[in-house]
Amino acid sequence: MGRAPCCDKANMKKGPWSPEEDAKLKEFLEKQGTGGNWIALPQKAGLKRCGKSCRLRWLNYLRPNIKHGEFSDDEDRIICSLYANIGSRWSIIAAQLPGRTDNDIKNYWNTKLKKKLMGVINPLAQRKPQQAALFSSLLQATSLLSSPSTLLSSSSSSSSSSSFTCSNNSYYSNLTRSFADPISFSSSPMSTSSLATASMLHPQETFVGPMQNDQVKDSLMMFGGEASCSSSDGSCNNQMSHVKEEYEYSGGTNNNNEQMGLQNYLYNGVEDGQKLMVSRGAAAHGVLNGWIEKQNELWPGDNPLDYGLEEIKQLISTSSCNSFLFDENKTGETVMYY
DNA sequence: AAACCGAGCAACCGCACGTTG
DNA sequence: TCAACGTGCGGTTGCTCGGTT
Repeated sequence: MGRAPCCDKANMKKGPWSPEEDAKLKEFLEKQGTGGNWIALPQKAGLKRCGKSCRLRWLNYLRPNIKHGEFSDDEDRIICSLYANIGSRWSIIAAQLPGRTDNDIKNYWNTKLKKKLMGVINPLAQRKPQQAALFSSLLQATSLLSSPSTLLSSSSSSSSSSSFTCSNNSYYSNLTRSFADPISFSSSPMSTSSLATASMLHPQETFVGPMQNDQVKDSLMMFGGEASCSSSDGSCNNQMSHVKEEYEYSGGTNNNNEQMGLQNYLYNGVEDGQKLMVSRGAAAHGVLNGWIEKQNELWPGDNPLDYGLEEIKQLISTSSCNSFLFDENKTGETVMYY
């Protein structure tokens, strides 16, 4: 019954790998492969290591084509957008970045990228109240770290020149945790106030999104130039700023600053004249989607005429997490966000 | 020059889930 | 059918190194 014990941990070496160990492992794997059994591998290879340790060493360091060193801006954006969509599913994120390991990306996020995003928060304080409201509503509409997602896959190893396709793939079966999160949207038409999580495309690239899975539709925002609209209702408009949406939010308690930085970071990646597709809503609630276009350096929500103060207040008042943005004792020019 | 501190990163730990016998 | 096992994953730890005091 069952299998042989994994490994005798008492006799296992731990800690950093020596060059000799690396060479042994690499040589063995290149000649023999894993043989489908990592646990038995160290003994065969003459290593006093746990199989799990060997596997980790191989995957994170010795494997061919591993890319070490600085992450590019494109990689940053891909990581951000995927993190926005699926949270800390590092293995999935790593799958979109050839040569990068999940451990690498996880470390990079925790030590650098997160701080980099936090650094983008400050410029937000320069924005107008209306835009603060927009961002506030972004936050409430966004459960960045827990939302279900649209996954992107790169068709080439070069993230800067690749096209992306929305993939309705097997990853999704692993995302059940996301769906368990308590977010509900009660109404339908899309507005800039319901921007959800974000996925970014290279400006010149076309988004191809079959979105066969209703769940995949849930929570998508992307950037594109002459992008084709792949939303379920085919609507491609930039008039959402005139459509008011009411929704409920009962999302989790994510790190607001982190979300803010991420949203701001993604927003800043869009150039004038480019469009941003926004989509939110599971099939059961109706899909919310459409396009907004950045014109004259402004998003639709930037126009003071687009949002009255009461509307902004209402938007914000529905949020459970926006006190850091809006001081409702103040009005007009004195609205504070920090 | 030494002590201290923080950032970065490699590696470990423990859990969940699929597979095997 | 089910317990034992293997694998993969995300979170965490702890070591190393460079910068600062």
